Amino acid sequence: MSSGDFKHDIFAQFARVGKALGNGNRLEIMEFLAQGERSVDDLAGIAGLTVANTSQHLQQLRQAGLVASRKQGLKVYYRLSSNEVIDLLRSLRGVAERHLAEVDRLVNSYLAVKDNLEPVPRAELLTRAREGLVTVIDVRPTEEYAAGHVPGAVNIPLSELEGHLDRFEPGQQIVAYCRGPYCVLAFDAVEKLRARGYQAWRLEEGFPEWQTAGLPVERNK
Amino acid sequence: MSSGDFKHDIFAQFARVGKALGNGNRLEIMEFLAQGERSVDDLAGIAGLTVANTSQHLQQLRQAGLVASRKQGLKVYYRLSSNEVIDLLRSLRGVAERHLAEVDRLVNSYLAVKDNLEPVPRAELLTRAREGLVTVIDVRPTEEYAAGHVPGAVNIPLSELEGHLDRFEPGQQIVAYCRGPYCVLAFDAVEKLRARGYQAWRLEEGFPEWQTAGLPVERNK
DNA sequence: CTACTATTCAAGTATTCTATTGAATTAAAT
DNA sequence: ATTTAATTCAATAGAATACTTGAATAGTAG
Repeated sequence: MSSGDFKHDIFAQFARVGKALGNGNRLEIMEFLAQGERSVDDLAGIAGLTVANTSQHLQQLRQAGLVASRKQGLKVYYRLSSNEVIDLLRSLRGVAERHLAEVDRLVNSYLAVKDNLEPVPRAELLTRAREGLVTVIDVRPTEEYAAGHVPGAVNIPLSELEGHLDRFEPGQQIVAYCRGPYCVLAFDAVEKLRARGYQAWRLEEGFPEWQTAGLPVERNK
Repeated sequence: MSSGDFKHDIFAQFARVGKALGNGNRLEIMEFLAQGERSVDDLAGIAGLTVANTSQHLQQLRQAGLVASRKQGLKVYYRLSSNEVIDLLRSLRGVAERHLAEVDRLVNSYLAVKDNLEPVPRAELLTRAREGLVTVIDVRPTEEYAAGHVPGAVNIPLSELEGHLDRFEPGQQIVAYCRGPYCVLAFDAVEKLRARGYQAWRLEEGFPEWQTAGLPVERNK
């Protein structure tokens, strides 16, 4: 057997994983799976796809070794097959961010006030939170918060933010986070809070990255 | 702009990078570019593709931000656009290695057979190197060597091996290593060296395994 | 057993991708 | 100016992919 055959075959295997990464809907699905298990139905709703289509995407991801599933009752729950997959997705984002001007353009145009939205690095958040300087809010839905969150963070889903503004002192410093660097929940929260006169920032990246960085995680009992 | 549009667009951008990773020939091309700049013609020869086809693949890679190029005289030299790309490729390999049974099967059935030519176990290499019995060469690109290598190993990237054959005494014992069990650099080096009459072997596995086995590592200052 | 739900499978269509071919650029050499 | 070499562009056929639709399967509840 020649080394040419071997190389051809082995690169074809690696390309299976690459192919699975080559579709925006699949990447979005994995973004949600980075937060924990989801049923096919959940994912279809979140991603705005039909259930059959979502199921097909999930099977492609499984064949590429990116996700795994378990069946419980009527539902099939999918998850990322390991934390290595989160690293892979982060690398992909990193390269895209660094080398694709189009990504910058999109991020800048979505939030014209990007300069003011300077994200807070993870390390800095830990320090500032310990000193009691900031309030950390988790703007993801309650179920996601319950499955794991930054220690000390208060859960205020974006949809309920307006109704909970009285929890904050005027001028208070607030840091919001959600699912990841391109999760728009925290962006929107920061915008709303600033419109009300609070000092608000977005945590660099989101909870999945926080977790895989080995930082402490708190769970609801 | 709605946040749905934003998400759709941003994931579509990430998918551009994923798509570029979804072809074995492109991955093979990038593997060679990891060793340094190459012209289109070189790459076509190495990958066994036509020049026109190789050029098209390279343009896809460039549009995905994975490679960059410079023109000098008649030739266009391509390179990986940054070290982040190497990380991305490593992650991809890692996920494939860990989750795709097919990769294991290929490695075991193809490489293991050729490896009957006495691979040198790690422990044995240490002993023999201390006794001055063998010369150890690291055939990875210079940057990877600089980031960490087997103590005493000489860096001779595979691409430069032909030009450095005068460093070896006739009949000298040489052990080559590179990135891992299916990295073909060391294998090709051994083939070349044997063709020239040297006693050459491949180190069992590669540098990452050496490092994670807790064996000593040397770094450039 | 029957009805119901969640998911998967299978088939069809429009779209995109791969690799080939030959022509068109671009830069250097004569 | 003409020739040559390296690369890119353009057109093409055949393969693969994405999404839709409707049917099939497996588990649950009444």
